[in-house]
Amino acid sequence: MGPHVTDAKPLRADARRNRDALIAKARELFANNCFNLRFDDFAKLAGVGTGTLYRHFPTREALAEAVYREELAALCDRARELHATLPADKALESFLRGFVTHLHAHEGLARTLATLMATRSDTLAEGAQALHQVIADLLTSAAEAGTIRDDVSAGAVMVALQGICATHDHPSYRTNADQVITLVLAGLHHTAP
Amino acid sequence: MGPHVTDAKPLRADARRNRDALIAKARELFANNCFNLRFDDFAKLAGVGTGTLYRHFPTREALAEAVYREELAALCDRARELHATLPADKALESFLRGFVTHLHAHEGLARTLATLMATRSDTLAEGAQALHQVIADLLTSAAEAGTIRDDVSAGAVMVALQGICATHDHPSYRTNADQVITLVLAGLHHTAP
DNA sequence: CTATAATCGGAGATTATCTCCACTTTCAAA
DNA sequence: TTTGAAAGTGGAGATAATCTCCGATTATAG
Repeated sequence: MGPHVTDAKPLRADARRNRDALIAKARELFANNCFNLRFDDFAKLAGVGTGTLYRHFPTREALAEAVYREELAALCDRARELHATLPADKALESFLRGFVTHLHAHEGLARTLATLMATRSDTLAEGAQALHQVIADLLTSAAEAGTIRDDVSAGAVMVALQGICATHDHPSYRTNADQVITLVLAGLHHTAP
Repeated sequence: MGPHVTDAKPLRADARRNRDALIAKARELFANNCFNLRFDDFAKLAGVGTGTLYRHFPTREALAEAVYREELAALCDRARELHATLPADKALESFLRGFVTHLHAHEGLARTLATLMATRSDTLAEGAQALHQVIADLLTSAAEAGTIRDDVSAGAVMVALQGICATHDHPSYRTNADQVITLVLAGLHHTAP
């Protein structure tokens, strides 16, 4: 398996303290819809120097990913849980519906995912890859069970999710998102000609 | 009907000359994949002053929209043409397939559309609205003909298109995009329960 | 209690965006 | 033709955001 969080050599005490402070402050700010804050100001508000911020998080996206890493991991866990307790096609439906609902309530996550999915910097997009993986597993199981077609890859579903994330702030986000999921699910059940 | 291009009071000769020079140069640069050029430099390269650039196009997106306005209008025309000559569901399929192919060959348009669709500044997104409209018409016709379900709005299809535009630079863009379209079309044919 | 390696912090260099207004050009009326 | 007012120009420099550098500071192994 690839590198994991737990692989990293332990940070020095002060480094870890600063890193945590940055993430905590960023999470708090994101929760208050402060996304376009000057990057330097994250540092000021978290009580660390600019250099420290840039050392820990070279880009805005890196910070965002750190903030939402747990939340994203939780989503993926839920997918695996559903996968273990339901027929794969039902698990997929339940997961995707829950995904839309969750995003609806967590704007920061939606923004972050939209960026991460678009990012082609493999390291940063670790979160997006995890999501891709659980969806791929669900699709494979369901296809093997014969409940959905087998000629559609997880990437296609990710494109739809990308669209959903990117349109998070539209007035009709919820309606549109639900309908896209409906189309994708119906399309998956419609076995190929 | 709302305001149209032809409504605008005619520009003074020098103003029109500068505006055209800006669009021409921008189109040329976009065609060469120069998207992240300093905004000021568009002006220099087009041989006009910074102020002139900002007066004509207050934002990068406004410039991009002007550059791709015709191309987008052509896409919409094609949709109406198909609508007039084919059963609505076939026209929709043909249009969406063609859309993916066209984007595949026109990165600048893909980038522009991704931005325009995300933009909630109604004036700028005129192009996106036009696209929305032709899709809505196709969906309505097909639904009336009973060839697709009638409980899905154009917004849902736009979300999928948004995802497609946003993932334009993925290595597997083409495969994914084709598959999403397949899912959407299959989903549309699968009448609601 | 060092020695030293890791980390900090923030001044300021760098880069990008956008505004302002003295000057130039157009054009319609005289 | 002039010609005056309105429309438009251009680019220096104000504003703003990003990111780097390195002397000072702090943690930790021995």
